[in-house]
Amino acid sequence: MSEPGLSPKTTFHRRISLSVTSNDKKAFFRHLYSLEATVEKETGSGDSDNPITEFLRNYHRRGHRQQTSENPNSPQSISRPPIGYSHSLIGSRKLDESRGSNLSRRKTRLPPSPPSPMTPKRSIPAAASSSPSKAQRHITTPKANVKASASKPRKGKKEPKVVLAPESQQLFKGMTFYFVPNTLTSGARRMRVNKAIEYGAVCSNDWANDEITHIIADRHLQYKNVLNILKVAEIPDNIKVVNEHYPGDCLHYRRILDTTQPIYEVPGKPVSVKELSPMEKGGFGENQEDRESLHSLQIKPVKEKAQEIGETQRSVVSEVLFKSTNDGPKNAPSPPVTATKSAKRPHESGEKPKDYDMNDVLNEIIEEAKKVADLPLDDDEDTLVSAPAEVSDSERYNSDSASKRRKFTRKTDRSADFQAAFQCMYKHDGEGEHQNPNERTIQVLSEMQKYYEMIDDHWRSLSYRKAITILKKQTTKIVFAEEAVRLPCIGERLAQKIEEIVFTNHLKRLDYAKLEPGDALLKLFLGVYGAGTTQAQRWISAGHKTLEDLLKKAKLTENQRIGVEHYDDFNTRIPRAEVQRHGDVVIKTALEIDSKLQLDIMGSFRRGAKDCGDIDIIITKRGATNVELKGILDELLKRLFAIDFLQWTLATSHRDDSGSKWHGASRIEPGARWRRLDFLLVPWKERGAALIYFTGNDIFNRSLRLLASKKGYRLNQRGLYKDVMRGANRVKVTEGTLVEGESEEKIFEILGVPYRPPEHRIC
DNA sequence: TTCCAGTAAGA
DNA sequence: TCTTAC
DNA sequence: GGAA
Ligand SMILES: O=c1ccn([C@H]2C[C@H](O)[C@@H](COP(=O)(O)OP(=O)(O)OP(=O)(O)O)O2)c(=O)[nH]1
Ligand SMILES: [Mg+2]
Repeated sequence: MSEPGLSPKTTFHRRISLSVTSNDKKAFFRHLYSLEATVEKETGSGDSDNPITEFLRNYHRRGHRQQTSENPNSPQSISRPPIGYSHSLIGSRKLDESRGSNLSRRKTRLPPSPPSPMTPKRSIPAAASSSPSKAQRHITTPKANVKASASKPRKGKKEPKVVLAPESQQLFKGMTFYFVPNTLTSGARRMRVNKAIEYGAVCSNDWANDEITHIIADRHLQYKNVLNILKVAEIPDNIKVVNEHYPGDCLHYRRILDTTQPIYEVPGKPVSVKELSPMEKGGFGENQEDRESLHSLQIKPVKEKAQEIGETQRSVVSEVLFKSTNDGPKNAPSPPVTATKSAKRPHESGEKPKDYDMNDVLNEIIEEAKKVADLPLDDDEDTLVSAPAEVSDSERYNSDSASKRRKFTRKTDRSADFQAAFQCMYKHDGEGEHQNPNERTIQVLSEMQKYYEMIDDHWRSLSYRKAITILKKQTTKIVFAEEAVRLPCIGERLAQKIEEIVFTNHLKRLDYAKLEPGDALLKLFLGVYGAGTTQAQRWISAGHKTLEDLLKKAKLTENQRIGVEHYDDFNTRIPRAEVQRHGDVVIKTALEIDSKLQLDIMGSFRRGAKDCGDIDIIITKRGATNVELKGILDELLKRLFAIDFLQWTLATSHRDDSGSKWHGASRIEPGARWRRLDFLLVPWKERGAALIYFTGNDIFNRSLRLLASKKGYRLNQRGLYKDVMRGANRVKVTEGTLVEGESEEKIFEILGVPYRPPEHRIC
C-alpha cells in the first residue's frame, strides 16, 4: 500500500534532534517534567447478599482444613481462595474431602435464558462525515469494475490480471476513481490503479463519467494543475479530490478514510468552508511521518497538558501485581516480588541513563543479561539436560546471579543470544506500573497499540505491546531515542516516537488517529463481544451509529446480540474479589458432583491481577480423560444454571475427543453484572501444558511457543511436542511426538526457560 | 524479505 | 472458509 | 514495527 521512500525522512523529531543540543534537550525535558501528571486508576467492587452468597457462606462455615497436596506441581504463592483448597491443582495443599454439603440450592430454574434489559449507555460519537456516505451514494454497479466506462485503453483499469479481492474486502466498492494524470506511464500509478480495482473501485478513464466519486492526483500536482488537466474551473462538490496516498492508506487501514485530512490534500486546494479540519493536519498512515515533514508543522514546544487522553485507556494493560497492601480478605499473595527493584531487567538495573557515556554501561549490562539467559540445554537436540533447575525463584535470575550459572553454559553462547530475545526468558511481574518514570510514554504508546489493534494491524500492535512491557520495566525515564533503541523490542521508529512523546507530550500520529471520523464508532462496535473489525466495519458501512441500531436493524449472531445487550457488563473489569466469588461458586458446586475434581481460577487471576477481564477456570481430575470430564461438565452446567449462577452459553465444545471447554456468562447474584466465564476441562495428562496455556498471559504464551518452535518443538495447550519429521528424504510426521504435558515446570525446563511463577508471566 | 502461536467454535 | 475468541 |  504505502509507497516507500516518498520523501526524505525528515521527521519532526529528527528536526528537533538536529537543532537542539543535548543539553538543551535535557533542560527542555526537565521543564517538561514539571508539567506532567495524570494517571488514572479505578476499581471498585461491591458485595452483598444473595442466595449464592449464602450458599457459599454455609459452605465456608463448614470449615476446611488444609494439608499438603499430592500434587507434583508448582507450589506457588498463589492467593488462596477463602474456601478449602483440596481441589486445587496448583495450590500446594489440599484437605480431605469431607465437604459434601448440599446447601441451600436455589430452586430457581433457569436454563439458558433470554437476556435481560440491556445496559448500553454509551454516547455515540458523531457520525462519520464525508467520504463514506458520499461514496455510497454513487452506487455504481460493482461487478463491472474492470471495464470502467468507455474506451481509452490507456489508463487500462481493465488490467486482465487484476484479481479482485474477496467480496468482504471490497473496500472501494461503489466508488469510482479518476486518476490524474490519467495515464499509466508511471509504474507506481499503475499499481495504485490495479490495487484500487482489486478492492472494488471502478477506475474511470473518462472524465465525463458522472459516476466519478474521487479524483486521485499525483503527489506533485497542484490543485490548479488538476483543474488545468481536467479543463474545468472547479470540481463539483460531490467529487473528492485527494492525493495519491489516499487509496493506499485506505487499503492499509481497511477503511474509507476521511478525504478532508490535510495529508491527502492536493496542494493549493481552495479552502472550503465545511472542510476546515480541526487540526492543521490529520490522518495517519504508513507514510505519515514522511509526509508530515512535507507539510509544514511547526514544533510547538510543550505547554499544553495531558488533556483528553486519559479517559480511554486502561483495561488491557491494567494488570497490576497484587501488592500486599489493600484487598479484601487474605488472598493477597504478596508475591515474592518486592525485592524486585534490583531483580528486574538487565537494562535498568544499573544506574540511570544520565548521559551518553552510559551507553557503555548499558551494553555491558545487556551482555550480562544475555549470559543470564543461558540454559543447561543444548540447542536443538532432543536431549535435554535435566539441570538442577528447580529454579522457581525468579530472584535467581538477576544479573547478579548470572555469573554463577554460567558454568552450565556449553558453547551455548549462541544459544544464549538466541534465547535472550524472547520475552518469556525474563521476569515480567507487572511491577513498576505505578510511578513508572515512563508513565506518560507508556500511556501514549498504549493508545497507539490499541489503535493499531483496532484497525487490524496486528503485527504493529504486537510490536507496540512488546515495547510497552519493556518500558514498564525501566526504572529510569527513557528520554532520548538513542537510549530507547538500545532496549530490546524498540527499534529506530519506536525510539523516535518515544522521544517525541517525551518532548511534546504527544504523538502526532495518535492525535490524528483520534480525529479520524468513525474512529470512535469503530471502537464502540469493536467493544461488542463477538464482533471484530470486519463486522464492526460492516455495521458502520451499513450506517449504524449506535448500539441500539445494532439491536434493531443489524443482523447479529446470537453471541453478538448478547454482546450488545451486555455491552457494559462484558467491558467492565471484574474486581479480584468478585472473581474469587465466582470461582467459589463453581468450585463448590463441582466438588459436590465429584469431590476428586481439581479446579483453579486461572488467567489474569492466577497471575495476581487486581481485576480481571473474565473468569477462567480449569477443571481436571486425577487420571481423568476427556470423556469422563465431559460428563462432569454437563452436570456442572446443569447445576450452575439451576442455581441461576450461569446465565448464558456463548460457546461450548461438542466434540468428544480433545479437551472440552465452555464459554458463557455468569452472575454472582440477581441484579449483578453478567461476567464472562470460561471453563477448560483438561485430561489429567495434559494438565501441565494446560496450566501454562490458561495462565498466560497471551504474550507470554506466544513467546514461549515461538521459542519452542525455534527449538524444533511445538507447544500447545495439550503438551510439548518434538517434531519427528525430518527433511532429507524422509517423510515428515508433521505431528510430532509428545514430550511432556503433565508438568509445567518440566516444560519450562525442557525449553531451557527458567521457571516463571504466574506473577512473572505478565509480558 | 519474511516471520511474528497454536488452536477451537460458530456461521 | 472466514471471523472471533482464548 | 522489530528482528533475523
Ligand atoms: O490469544 C490468546 C488469548 C488467551 N490465551 C491464554 C492466556 C490467557 O491468560 C488465557 C485466558 O485468556 P483471557 O482472554 O481470559 O486472558 P487473561 O490473561 O485471563 O486476561 P483477562 O484479565 O483479560 O481475562 O488464555 C492465549 O494463549 N492466547
Ligand atoms: Mg481471563
